[in-house]
Amino acid sequence: MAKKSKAALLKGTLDMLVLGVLQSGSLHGYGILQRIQKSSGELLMIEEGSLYPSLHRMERKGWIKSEWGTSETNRRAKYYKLTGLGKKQVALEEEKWNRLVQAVDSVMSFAGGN
Amino acid sequence: MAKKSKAALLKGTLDMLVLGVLQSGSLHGYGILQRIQKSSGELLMIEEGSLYPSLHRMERKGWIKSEWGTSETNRRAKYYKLTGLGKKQVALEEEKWNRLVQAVDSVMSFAGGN
DNA sequence: TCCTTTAACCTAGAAGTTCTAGGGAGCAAG
DNA sequence: CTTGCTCCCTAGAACTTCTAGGTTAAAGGA
Repeated sequence: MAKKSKAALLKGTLDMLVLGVLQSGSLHGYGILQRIQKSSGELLMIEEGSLYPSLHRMERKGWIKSEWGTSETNRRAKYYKLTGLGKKQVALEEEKWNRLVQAVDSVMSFAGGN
Repeated sequence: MAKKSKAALLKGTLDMLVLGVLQSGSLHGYGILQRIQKSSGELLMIEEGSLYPSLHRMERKGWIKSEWGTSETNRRAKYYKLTGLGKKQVALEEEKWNRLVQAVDSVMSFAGGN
């Protein structure tokens, strides 16, 4: 299971990523995982042990809602989708993320203007 | 000290920021703190309790080196500067950061192409 | 039939970073 | 002489992610 891996993810980003994926529709945990890995070009190798706790946290917060169903491969799967609160949250997190990236870039490219 | 604040920083970014600041030359801890805060437009409000442990960690790792001196305001201050290893490390971290930002953006702007 | 792989779910505890919340010393100004 | 600011520090809480397990069931091959 996952030869090396080693970190890759910044703590605090996972929730946003999951919410982001759910923006395109309902999906089960395992699917979310693969979606993140694939659409990041295998760069973000989320572990199941990170994802499921994240899903449970966000469900407790009311950002997502789950429902048991059947997957494309005929297996029992829990489908998650955004709630109204969750939709607002994605927007918030994206905004925060963009501001943060900009701020980090400002610091890193600082030449000496105090 | 520091009324609200609340998070702001992604875990894993601080070291890079500090190294980034030190790229423009030797500086003491308190100065690094202010530099980060100011050049980020007060968005990254690092706490001293985060900064000093970070400095000590990086010194242990050999990325930076310290030396006691006197500040512009005539106070005792510990000046940090990048080591050779540290310079390589900044480059690495920036690369990792850029890749990460791109990967996150990919996931977030994913439209539906599996 | 049995066995292995894969899909899908889960949790407990370790590890690591940041924040909270203290503490201290000295200089400068009101 | 008291307040504020500069400058340093640490212990423990909080939080997130990873490690490292475990479970059930479908599908496919031997």
